[in-house]
Amino acid sequence: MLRLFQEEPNALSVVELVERFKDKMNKSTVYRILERLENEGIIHSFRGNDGLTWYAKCADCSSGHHHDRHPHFQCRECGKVECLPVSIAIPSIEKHTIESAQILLTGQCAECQG
Amino acid sequence: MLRLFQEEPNALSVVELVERFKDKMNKSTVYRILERLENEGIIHSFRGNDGLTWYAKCADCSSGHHHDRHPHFQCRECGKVECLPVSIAIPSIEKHTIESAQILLTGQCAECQG
DNA sequence: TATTGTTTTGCAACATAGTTGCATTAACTT
DNA sequence: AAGTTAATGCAACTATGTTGCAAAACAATA
Repeated sequence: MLRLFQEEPNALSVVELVERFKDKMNKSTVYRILERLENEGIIHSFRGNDGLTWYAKCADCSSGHHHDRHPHFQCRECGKVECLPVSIAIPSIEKHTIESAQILLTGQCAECQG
Repeated sequence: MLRLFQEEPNALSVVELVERFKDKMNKSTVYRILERLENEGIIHSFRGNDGLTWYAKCADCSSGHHHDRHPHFQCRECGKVECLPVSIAIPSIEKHTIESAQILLTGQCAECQG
């Protein structure tokens, strides 16, 4: 599982992960491993527009302290989800303490651009 | 339902809406009305960190053409979700066409700040 | 090696969000 | 009033995600 994440450039949905490991391990086990890897700061999770949970390896997260200020991009056509290596400025909001930001962009990816 | 959204400053989750209307109408009906109101551009929807669908009235959306560039804020403590009336600049990404952006901030709201 | 204790896994059952098909009711039209 | 269309209720269903518990795997110690 670790190796998979290291080799995979894109984010993977839980559905896909459960599917890929379905004859190696149980659904619950997949969920539990993902939970553990996330707690250890090796991967991070976020929700897609479809409501599914997606996981990707952490480039910029250290253990326990995720700062996912980078946006995720989901292609409307092929459904692929990427972590974009850009940072987006979040303005501070009056009387609000902002602890994390999740940015999900939707559109067309390079390949589906034709 | 319309009146509720006009009076309610915050976003409402589907769970809350189904609950509030449960002796006025059926679950399916709530979903269907929400879908219709969204298509008509009266409300817009987005996903919370909890994976639930949230709805809020549209201040800046015209029929059929939503431009939800404003962020939503979900309080870690009380769970309340607000639409924040600020716009966040999304940089253009090479070889990607960005059609919509969903920004979900998490933190502490004014009231839970103490 | 045998014994004990801890962690991980499989399995089944469960909870909940959301969808769908279909029959019934309500609303609208002429 | 009759006929058409749209909205609703209901039940069944799908799918994601969670949980309790027993079996298995692993580690450590005597």
